[in-house]
Amino acid sequence: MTAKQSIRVLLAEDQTMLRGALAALLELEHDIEVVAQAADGREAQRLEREHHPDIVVTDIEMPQMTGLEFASHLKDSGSQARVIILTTFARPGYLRRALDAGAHGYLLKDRPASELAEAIRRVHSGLRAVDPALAAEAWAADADPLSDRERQILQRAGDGRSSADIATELHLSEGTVRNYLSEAIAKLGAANRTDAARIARTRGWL
Amino acid sequence: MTAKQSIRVLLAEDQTMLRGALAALLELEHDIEVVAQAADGREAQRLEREHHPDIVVTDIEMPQMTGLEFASHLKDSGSQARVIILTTFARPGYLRRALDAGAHGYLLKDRPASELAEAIRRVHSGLRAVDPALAAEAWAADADPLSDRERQILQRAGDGRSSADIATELHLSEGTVRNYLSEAIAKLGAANRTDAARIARTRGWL
DNA sequence: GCTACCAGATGACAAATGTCATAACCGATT
DNA sequence: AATCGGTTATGACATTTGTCATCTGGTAGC
Repeated sequence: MTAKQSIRVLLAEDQTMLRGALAALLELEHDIEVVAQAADGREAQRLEREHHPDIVVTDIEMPQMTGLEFASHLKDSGSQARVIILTTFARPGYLRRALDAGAHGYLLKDRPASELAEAIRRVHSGLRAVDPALAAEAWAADADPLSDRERQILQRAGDGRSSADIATELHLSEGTVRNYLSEAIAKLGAANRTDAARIARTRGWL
Repeated sequence: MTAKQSIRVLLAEDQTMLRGALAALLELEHDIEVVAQAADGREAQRLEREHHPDIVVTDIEMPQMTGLEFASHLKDSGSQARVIILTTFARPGYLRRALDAGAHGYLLKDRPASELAEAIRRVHSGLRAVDPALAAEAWAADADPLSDRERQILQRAGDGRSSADIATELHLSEGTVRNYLSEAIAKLGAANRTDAARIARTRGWL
């Protein structure tokens, strides 16, 4: 029997009520301790450096920085923390990017709350915790054809920003922005930038 | 046994993890008892008739039947249950419709979990529980400025369809479609059609 | 009747968007 | 050394989008 050491968890989720409820629930587990809670990606990054948790549980769609970017930065920084992605979206593209970003778990918010504690224990013991149905679907799905730049620009275009506007923000020429959008439209078989953004979103590439 | 009678609650929310976590959290309150849980509107309706709860806590966007429709039917059926709407969306249009449907509470998922128990007690004691910031916004909020045609066309434009495409579908000339879009863009203070669609969506006008 | 106000259309124009060819630079792979 | 993919840039061009003034036919109100 090992000494009773709690698993130290950082919880990053922008919806306050869900975050609070999950934290309270995890605290009921005697072998799990929620050491910090973050409402956005940047705060999560700061708190990880401060608390050095064993496990990070993070949503994908958050303000400031997505959970996927956060996971990616964590990997690059050589952090010990293992990441579990917790999201609404059963999009194969998200799962693939999550695994590329070094995530050890991928759990859907559609699953029972009890599975979260279970996944935390699995990942802490060195195993993976990926939704089996989703893993199968991800195998059949085609890969994300977009480069980082294309994705970054398509995101902004999908929000209704003009080419000139995006160019200024990213310190690019307007022509370059148009080139990237033209490429993305062609790759996705879309009719225009708005259509391309819509397609990319439904596939989990944005 | 204490003299106090528990408040009997029905919880309707389609996201399993949030539903489970909230139920667990409410069970910790000694004066609240979750007597049933529903994953969609129709199930909620069935369980309400079966358990006769004091309070119904319901999401808006659910399969089968929305929380607003559910609340409306409850009112018509002469049920004793009082309704608290629990939703992600701070859309004035939703709040207004919720109050029209006879809801006694309107709470955002962005608020701390502790407020839910508090709201349940308030509503059970005959008071209302409406997010104050949202109530103010709803009062100040201007009405939907879009005509039916404008909304119809803006919907399609927001999905990435071209003016010519939309014109064909609606049996209009392309110029007319562009005129309507121009009007909508001006009314919403948007930069272009995509921006206009985004704005209209966030306001609940689309 | 007259009037006002729709929805829809037209034409003209400016601005934004999409396409394509071409070219330079860089780092990684072969 | 040669090649490839990703990034950035420019210029030219066609198409689409956004704006505005103006026109028509219908319908509802006085």
